Amino acid sequence: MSKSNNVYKDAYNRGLRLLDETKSLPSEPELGALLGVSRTTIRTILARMEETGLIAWNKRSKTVLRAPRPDDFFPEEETDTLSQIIERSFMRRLLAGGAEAGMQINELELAREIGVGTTSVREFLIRFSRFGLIEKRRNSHWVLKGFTRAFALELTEIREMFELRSAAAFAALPEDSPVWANLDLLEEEHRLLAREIATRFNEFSELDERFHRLIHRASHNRFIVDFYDVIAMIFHYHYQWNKAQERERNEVAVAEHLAYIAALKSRDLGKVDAACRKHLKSARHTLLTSIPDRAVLPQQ
Amino acid sequence: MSKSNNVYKDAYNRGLRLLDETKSLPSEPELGALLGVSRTTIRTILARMEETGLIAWNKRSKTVLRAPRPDDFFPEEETDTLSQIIERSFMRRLLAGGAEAGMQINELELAREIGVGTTSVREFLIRFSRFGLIEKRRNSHWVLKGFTRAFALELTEIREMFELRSAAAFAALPEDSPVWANLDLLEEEHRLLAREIATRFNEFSELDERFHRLIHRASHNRFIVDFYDVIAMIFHYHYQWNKAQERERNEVAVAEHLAYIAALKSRDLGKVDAACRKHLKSARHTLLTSIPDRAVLPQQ
DNA sequence: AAAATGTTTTTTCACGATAAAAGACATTAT
DNA sequence: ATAATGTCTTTTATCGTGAAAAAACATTTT
Repeated sequence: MSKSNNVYKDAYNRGLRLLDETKSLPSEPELGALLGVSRTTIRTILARMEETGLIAWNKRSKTVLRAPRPDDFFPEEETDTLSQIIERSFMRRLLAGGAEAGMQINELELAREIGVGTTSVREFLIRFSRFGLIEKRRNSHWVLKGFTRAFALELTEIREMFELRSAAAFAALPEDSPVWANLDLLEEEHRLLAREIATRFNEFSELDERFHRLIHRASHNRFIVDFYDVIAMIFHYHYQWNKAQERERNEVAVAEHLAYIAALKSRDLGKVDAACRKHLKSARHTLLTSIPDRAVLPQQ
Repeated sequence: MSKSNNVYKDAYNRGLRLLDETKSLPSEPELGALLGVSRTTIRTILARMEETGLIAWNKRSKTVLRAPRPDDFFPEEETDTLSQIIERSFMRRLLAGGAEAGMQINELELAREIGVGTTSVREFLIRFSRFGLIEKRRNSHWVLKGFTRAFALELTEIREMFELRSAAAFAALPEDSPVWANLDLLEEEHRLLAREIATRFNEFSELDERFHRLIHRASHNRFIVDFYDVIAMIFHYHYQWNKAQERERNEVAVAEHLAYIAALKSRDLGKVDAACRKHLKSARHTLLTSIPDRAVLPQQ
């Protein structure tokens, strides 16, 4: 098995949802653009849709014959990227405890355990190394630095530096910049969420990421924008394992975001700075409280 | 050819230099620690030294029989890591012009051109991507973002943010911290270099890196420390292709460093900030003047 | 018994090979 | 003649494999 066809399966599943909406599908290039895959993959998808009697396909005509049934979809787990699979396994191990700082990481063992080739694990570890949680010893193993309090503090230090700067840049953006419309939309989504927070509180993390990414983009600095990947990754897993007072925390965060948005709209740099600081402070606090306060090994 | 033995060859060459100094070599573990390789490699080295009549080897006794001749050494180019080879080739292409922003990077083509496997090229590109010069399109090619003025400005923006913070942290370090001794040593080296700048100006870049790394380490933040890798990489190649007024530039930089060091020693945060800003400003200027002022593609 | 040497096992690094996916080129339909 | 479809080529993603290097274990020496 040299390469899984998850790209095809995922695009196929997304393609099935299109069938509900129309009586016939658009051209192959158009479908490709819609689903974000090449024509080659589109044709494989169409071939299967024809085979399973979902559509009648003859050259340009792609007539929908029936609505997709649940069993037409490929199982969710078959649509994941290998690197997603590896990341999840790796993070599970990391957060499952027993992952002490200083521990060695064994590529071969990881690969065997996850059931993938070593190359994929190696590539994952190289990509993952920029998050600052692991480090390579040349010609030898990787070392786990540990998800420690020190890590969280270093991470938030940079985050605060970057976001304060980005927020200031954002507020200074000209009236006619399209970001203001984006901000208005996000504000509306925040208001909606605030109203239904009791039931939809778990939708916050996705909104949170979109909001902060919009702000960081105002910095027009690739290093700042890219650094948000580190934050997003950490918070993604953080949200998964720290469910304590999730509703309350998110409710507070939504309110802080709204204040932050209002400050941005006021273009008053003092207000922006204050609102940003306030929100980042509580974000840091939330993160820190979720970290087991184990002994922190001194970094060498 | 599945793996070159460059680790062995490099360690062997370094091992030869030890022969000049003593009449007999230390134990295998000791040699391993000295050369930074495993015992396995040490034994391979000793075996060859015995074979070529450099030493007589019998268990613990490793008597030096003769001094190494130039032809005992492995050729320099055989001691390079694969990733070093790839990096050099890649940077040569990048700087040789014709590397316009937006250009596609082809793994297979690169691998063929350099004469290595695709895996190594892929891994290099993944590692290299954190420098912000290339970007991956999922399931497709890499895109060159270009060594543009925008890149240099984004890089220096972060550098300045990080270094100002690190310098302040440095100045606030307690009297008994070992970094002050390190700083004294570096100061001495700067003075020596300043005195002989006419002939030794090309030794500055190495000193420059050590000095700035010492300062960045005071931040105690892995993201700041790691970011210096980006700066070091860029300046490394920058020094290689921009030889205009090298002597003058380095002379100025040494003077600025000495002022910067004096400011740090004064522990006066205002002075530190001023000296740091002054130096960073001229470093940025030097970098910017060396970049061809081509049209800068807007980053999407 | 501590530290070295000798031997064996495991892991990392790098390659070539192969299926999936993208991309390029040729042909046909509007 | 433009845009789609049909076909062929190239590139990417991933694996298994094997040599280099590290690491672990066993034995000997001081």
